[in-house]
Amino acid sequence: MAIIAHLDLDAFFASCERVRYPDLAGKAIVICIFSGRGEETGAVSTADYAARELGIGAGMPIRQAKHIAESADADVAFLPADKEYYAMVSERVMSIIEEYADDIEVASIDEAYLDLSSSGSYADAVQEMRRLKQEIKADTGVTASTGIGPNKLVAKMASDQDKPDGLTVVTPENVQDFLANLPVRELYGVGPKTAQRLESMNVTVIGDLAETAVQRLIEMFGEAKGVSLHRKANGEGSTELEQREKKQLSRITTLQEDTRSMSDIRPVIRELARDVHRRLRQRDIQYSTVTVIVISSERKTRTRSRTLPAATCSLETMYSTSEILIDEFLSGHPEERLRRVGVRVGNLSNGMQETLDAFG
DNA sequence: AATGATACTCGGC
DNA sequence: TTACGGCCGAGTATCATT
Repeated sequence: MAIIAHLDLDAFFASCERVRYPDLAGKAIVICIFSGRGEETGAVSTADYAARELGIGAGMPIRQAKHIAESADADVAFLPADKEYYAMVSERVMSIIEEYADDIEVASIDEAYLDLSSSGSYADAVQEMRRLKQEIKADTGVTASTGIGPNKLVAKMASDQDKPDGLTVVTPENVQDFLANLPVRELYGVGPKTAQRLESMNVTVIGDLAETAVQRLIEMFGEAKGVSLHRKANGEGSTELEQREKKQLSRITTLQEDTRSMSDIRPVIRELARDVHRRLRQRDIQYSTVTVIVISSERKTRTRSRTLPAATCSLETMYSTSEILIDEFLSGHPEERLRRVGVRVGNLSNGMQETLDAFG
C-alpha cells in the first residue's frame, strides 16, 4: 500500500526573508507586490504568522495592511517580493526532499509530495518526515508543515491541520474519522460557491458529503464534478506522483495609469513578451498559444487567446499576436480603459523543433 | 452523440 | 471610508470533427 507525504513550507516567502535578514527578529513580516503606481499601492503576497494574528492576509491591499499594523501599534516589516531568491531557496529545499523519497512531485514553489511507500510502515514514514523537517530547518532555516496519508488528497489535507511546523498522520483506518468532522470548505476543490450549494443541501461537513448519494451530487454539479466530490469525500485520491512540466508561462503588470491607447500599451506588452520569451529560451521551450490578459479600470479580468498553426519560439510572433489580441479586445470594448495587462503562452512543448523543410 | 481542442474564467497561494 | 498583484492550474463552456 502506498504511503504518501505532503510538505508545505510555512509562510514561505516571509520565512526566506527572515533567513536573509536576521535583524527582522521580533518583527512581523509582510511580503508585498507593489504596483508601482504610488508609494504604497499594491497587494499582500504573504503574511507571516505574527502578521496573520493581526488580521493581515494574502490578497489584502497594502494600504489596508499598513493601517492594521498602525492601529495595532505593531512592529511590522513590509518587504517587496523577491521571487528569484525564493526560487533559489525552494530548489535547495526540493533537492533535500529528493534524498528522502523514491519519488517526489514538486507541486509548486513551496509544496511537494513524497512517495514513502518503501518506508514500510506509517511509523517509519513519520520518522523519515521528522528527520526531513529537521534537515530542511538546519540547512535552509525555513520550517514545513507535513501530512502523511494513503494518497495525495489525504496527505495534503493532513498537512493543513497543524501549521506552522506540524506533522499530521492519517493512517488508512483513520481516513473516515479524519474527514468526517471537517467542514466541506476544507475539502480540496470546494470553494465558496460549491460550499454554498452544498449548504443548501444541508451538507456542512465532509461526513455529510460522503453519505450523500453520488447520483444526487451528479444532479447538482454535473457528472465530472459530482463523481469527483463523492470520491474525495470518501478519502479516495491518486497515489501517482507526476513529473510536472510547466503548462503555461506568463507575465502581467499594472500600467502606469488606466489607458486604452495602443501607444501606451504596446511598449509594456513588448517588455512582458520579451521577459516571457527569455524564460522560454532558458528552458528551451516552444509555445503555440498566446493569451493576453486584461484587467479593466473596474478590476474585471478577461483574456483573449489564439492558437498558432505550429509551435514556435519566435519573439516577433509573440509581439504581433499579443498586439492583435489587445487590439481586438479594445475594438470589442470601446468604453473600457485598462488597468493591468499581461502576456501568457501555453501549449508548451520542448524545443528541438527541427524545421521540416527536408520534407518540403 | 462522442471526442478532443480551444477559449475563457475562477480561485489558491 | 477606502485602500487591490502576479502568478499558476483546474474547471467549464463552446466549437470543430467525426
